[in-house]
Amino acid sequence: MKQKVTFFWFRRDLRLEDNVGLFHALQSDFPVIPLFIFDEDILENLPKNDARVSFIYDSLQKINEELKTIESAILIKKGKTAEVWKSLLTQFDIQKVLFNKDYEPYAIKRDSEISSLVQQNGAVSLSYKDHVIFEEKEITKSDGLPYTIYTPYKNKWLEKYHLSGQAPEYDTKPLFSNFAKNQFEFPELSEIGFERSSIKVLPHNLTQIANYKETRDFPALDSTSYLSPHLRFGTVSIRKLVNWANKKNQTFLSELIWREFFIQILFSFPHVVNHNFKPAYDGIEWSNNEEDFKRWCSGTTGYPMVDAGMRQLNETGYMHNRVRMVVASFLCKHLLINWQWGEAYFAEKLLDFELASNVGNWQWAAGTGCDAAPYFRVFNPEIQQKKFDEKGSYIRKWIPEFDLGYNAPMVDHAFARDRAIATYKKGIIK
DNA sequence: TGAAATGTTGGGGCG
DNA sequence: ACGCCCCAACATTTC
Repeated sequence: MKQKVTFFWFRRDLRLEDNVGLFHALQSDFPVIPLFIFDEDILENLPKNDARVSFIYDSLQKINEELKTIESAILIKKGKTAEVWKSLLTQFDIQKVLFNKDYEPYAIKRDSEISSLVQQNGAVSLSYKDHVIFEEKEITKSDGLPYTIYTPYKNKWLEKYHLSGQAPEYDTKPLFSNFAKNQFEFPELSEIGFERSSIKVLPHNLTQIANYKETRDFPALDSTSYLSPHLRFGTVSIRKLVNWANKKNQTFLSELIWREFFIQILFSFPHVVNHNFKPAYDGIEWSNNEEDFKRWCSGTTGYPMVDAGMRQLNETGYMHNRVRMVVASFLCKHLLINWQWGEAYFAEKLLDFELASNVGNWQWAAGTGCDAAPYFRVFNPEIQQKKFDEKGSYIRKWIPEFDLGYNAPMVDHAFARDRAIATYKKGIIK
């Protein structure tokens, strides 16, 4: 007779503390087996030394270490999720399966398939809101439709947040005795088919957030929080973070609301992944020159601010937010390359890659998105450098050869600006 | 979360 | 003292 169990399926919520789905799982009537699946459908497209896989692995190991202290362990599987679940459902007497909701198109489809599978096997499948304060359909216009402009969305979001006092936090610790006792073996990274990356996710740093508004635009200050990968993989709780941000800094809180804005945009308008949010921009004739794109990717455009940003990305998996705007504007407007090329490159390189924010922000920069930058807004990389890296210390950090006589710009700014505005003007469908 | 072009104002040099 | 010009500084408009 097999023991009846509840499964909690970790995905991008890799923490034991303040985890909504886990909290509920630990209150179910059965011992809880924590599970993570290295999803082959996602992993097959990644390089063997992908830094994010290393980070996921390390985060799981940390969870496992804590579980060991209560004689439990996390079950690690690798494969196609449906295959893994079919096998688990025969191997264990699973009564309940709980997980936290994921709002990306691939995940929605996957989760609905797994839920059906679980239910066909006579078990209960339950999902919870954990990644956001307010999910789709919680913040809508009075007619029930989703907001597509940030400021009214933010106002409604804040109104609702303050109405509820603050976001509830879920204390799982007192429930830890409900984890099933077991001794699952924790695999080596190589057994999952990956190698350790030299690029590392850094610990988050909230010490400078009090001055966020004043310091956020200056990449040399290194006053960034380094939170984004932790939000992506759930190694910090959004509820704790938002409650903290609300006390400390409203400008920083506003950035967290942008994250939720784009998550609900992706949910309501999933076509934004592969299409312009505004079809009026479909007629723009991109140059999409491969050689130009390579220079952008490698950080050899001859514009120091652009090149420093791309080199920071290539070497570390991070890029300062201000510089992201500069490089994105440069790709779309100076080089006339479709934002989707840039989006794909960021997706490959960024440690904090999140589909909703990546697509949302790229479309913002390209001017094709909801509440986007107008087409005639063209960043001047030299002026951005003067304004935000006056002493050139950010640039010198990532371009050591800068003082030895730097490359000439690959394209003249004034020429490229005029060309961008003319090309957009011509391409916009009225 | 822009930058350039164009317009306006006012102080100072100068005859 | 006055008018004129120049131009920097700031404001507004345009892309």
